[in-house]
This record gives sequence, C-alpha cells and structure tokens, in this order.
Amino acid sequence: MTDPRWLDDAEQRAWRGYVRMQSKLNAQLNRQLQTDSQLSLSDFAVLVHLSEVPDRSLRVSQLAQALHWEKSRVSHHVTRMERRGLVKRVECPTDGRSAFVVMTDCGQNAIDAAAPGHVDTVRRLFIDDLTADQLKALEAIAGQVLARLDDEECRT
Amino acid sequence: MTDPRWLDDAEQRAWRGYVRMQSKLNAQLNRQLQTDSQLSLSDFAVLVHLSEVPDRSLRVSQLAQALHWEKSRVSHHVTRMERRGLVKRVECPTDGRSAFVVMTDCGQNAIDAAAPGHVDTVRRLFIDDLTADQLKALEAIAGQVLARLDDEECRT
DNA sequence: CAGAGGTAGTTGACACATCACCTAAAACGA
DNA sequence: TCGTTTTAGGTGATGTGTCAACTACCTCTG
Repeated sequence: MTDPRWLDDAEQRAWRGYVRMQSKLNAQLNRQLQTDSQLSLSDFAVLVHLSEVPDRSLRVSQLAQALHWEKSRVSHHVTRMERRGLVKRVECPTDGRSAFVVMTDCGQNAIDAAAPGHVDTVRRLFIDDLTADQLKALEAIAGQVLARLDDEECRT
Repeated sequence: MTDPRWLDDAEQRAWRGYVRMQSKLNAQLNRQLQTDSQLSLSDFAVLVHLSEVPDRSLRVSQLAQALHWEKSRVSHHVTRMERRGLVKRVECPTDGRSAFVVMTDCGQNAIDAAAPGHVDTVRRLFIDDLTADQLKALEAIAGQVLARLDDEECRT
C-alpha cells in the first residue's frame, strides 16, 4: 500500500454526511415499518418481490437474485417469515433440490397494510425534500457507484 | 391514511438505485475491512473516534453521542471489542455510574493498519468515481435529509 | 438527610447478516 | 452406467443491532 490519499475536506463532508444519512434513514424506516406494521425492511422487500410475480411464488434462488441477497440469507429469512405465517415453502415436484417460497394471504394482507405507510415515510423523510434535479443527481450517482461495485464483484 | 401517493418513475429509479447502492456499498466496505484487517465498520468507527481524542478515552455516553448510536449498542459493541483487546473499560473515579472506554495499543495498531486500505476502498468504490459537483450534490442531499430526520426524531 | 426522580451503563431476548460447511439431487462425461 | 462435478438449498456459529427492563449511583428538594 503506497501512501494513502486521505479524503480532503469536501470529500470528507460528503462521505460522512452520506454515511450518517444512510444509517439514520435505514434505522427510521425500519422503525416505522416495525411499529406500524410489524414488518422489517427485509420482510417488506421479500413480500414486494413475491407480490409482483405470478402465483406469488419464487424459488429461493430467484428470490436471492431479485433481492441481491445471498441464498443463505434468503433461507434464514424465509424460515423466520414462515414461522410468522407470512410465506410458506413448497417443494418443487420436478426438481428435488428446489423449493418455492410462496406468499400466504396473511403475507399479502401484511404488505397491503404496510405499503401506504411505508411509501409515505419514504416520501416524508427523503423524496419530498429533494428537487427533481437532486433526484436525477442521486440516480446518476447510484448508477455509477453500482456499476463500479458490480465490476469489482466480478473481478473477485 | 388517505390515498397514498406512490412513487413516480423518476422517484422510483432514484430510490431503488439509492437503496441498492447503499446496501451493496456497505457490504463491500465491511467485507474489505474484515478480510484485510479483521475489523468491522463499527469497530473502525469506534476506533476512529477514540483515536481523535485526548487519552484515547471517552465515556460510553460521549461515544454514543459522537457515533449517533444508542448507548446499549455502544455497550454491547465495547464488550465485544474488549474481548478482542481493542479497547478496555476503566471505571470513573469521580462518578460511580460512569465508565471510560479506552483504546489499547492493540486498538491503535489495528486502526493504523486498517485505515489506509479502508480509505483506498472508499475512494475506489465511491469517491473517485464522482465529480466535484456530484460530491457537492450528495453533501447537500445528506444535509437536507439529515435535517429532516433529526427534526422527525425530536418530534417523537 | 430521606426519598423521589433522573442519569449512566448493563443485560437478555430476539431479529438480522455472513461465513463456512453440509446434504441431496441433478447433470454430465468417460 | 458409474463416478465426478455442479447446483439448490439448509444449518450452525458468530457478530451485529434494537428494545425493554434493570441496577446502581447521583442530585435535588423538602
């Protein structure tokens, strides 16, 4: 490692601001969803993906891909959600290794009940404070950084 | 809850991009720090704050305030870091309730060793891909959103 | 100086994430 | 067809984060 290029002032401010925003925003969104709907952001993400798909059913690996989660994370999370009746596992008849994750009616109700409050919170805490230009800037930043992250990931 | 205002296309793109960037970036930064230096981002944050302070020592509540963490989180984390010898607890002689968290030499070495690689990763994955304007935009966004978040928090 | 109330910190229970490893069922090639 | 490899998914251990409840100590007021 050659002499590191420390962050200059502007970089420092941007980075620390971003980190702090990110962590607080996450915490608040989680808290709102949890207290108002007894769901975590992760539960919500899983349910969203299942609700957007025919039969409300995806294989574990598809879910992992859609969510950009590791399969083990999906598996653990599905186990917990299954315990609460939000989803259930169904074995695949044609491939003995495979398992479907199916959203139950209870899961559907949960997300229907949670979605409006969640969107509202996302707006209140984030979207509605930003101008159209800022949204565009953010989208661009996310795009660039994600490209870099994906790139880096492949290289591994 | 009146009819929710769902996100329009641009908002959707910005929001989803941000969420995804945020989660992947976090994961990668954590992974790099972990594999190269056996530290988590949280460990790193604690050590940074301790290293910037006289005696490398802060009371738990000061640490909590500096990091914007709950005191319970600090307590748990300090326990884990203490187990690894990165910090130690010292009772306060003047206030029997209080405890100091002091960075050990081992902790100092750990952060000295970790910092260059971490900054480098932050640059590679994030900062260096962004223009000065983008950094300024990001700082502004973070500022606005944080103001809103703090505001919301007080209100509670 | 008693005791009411606040403050500093810890603890236990639980949810979450990651890692390394494991099992079983395909798929495939000699 | 047999044995190897790949693929789908699950498991256990460990570290992390949150909440609610708790202990011990300080402080302040009558």
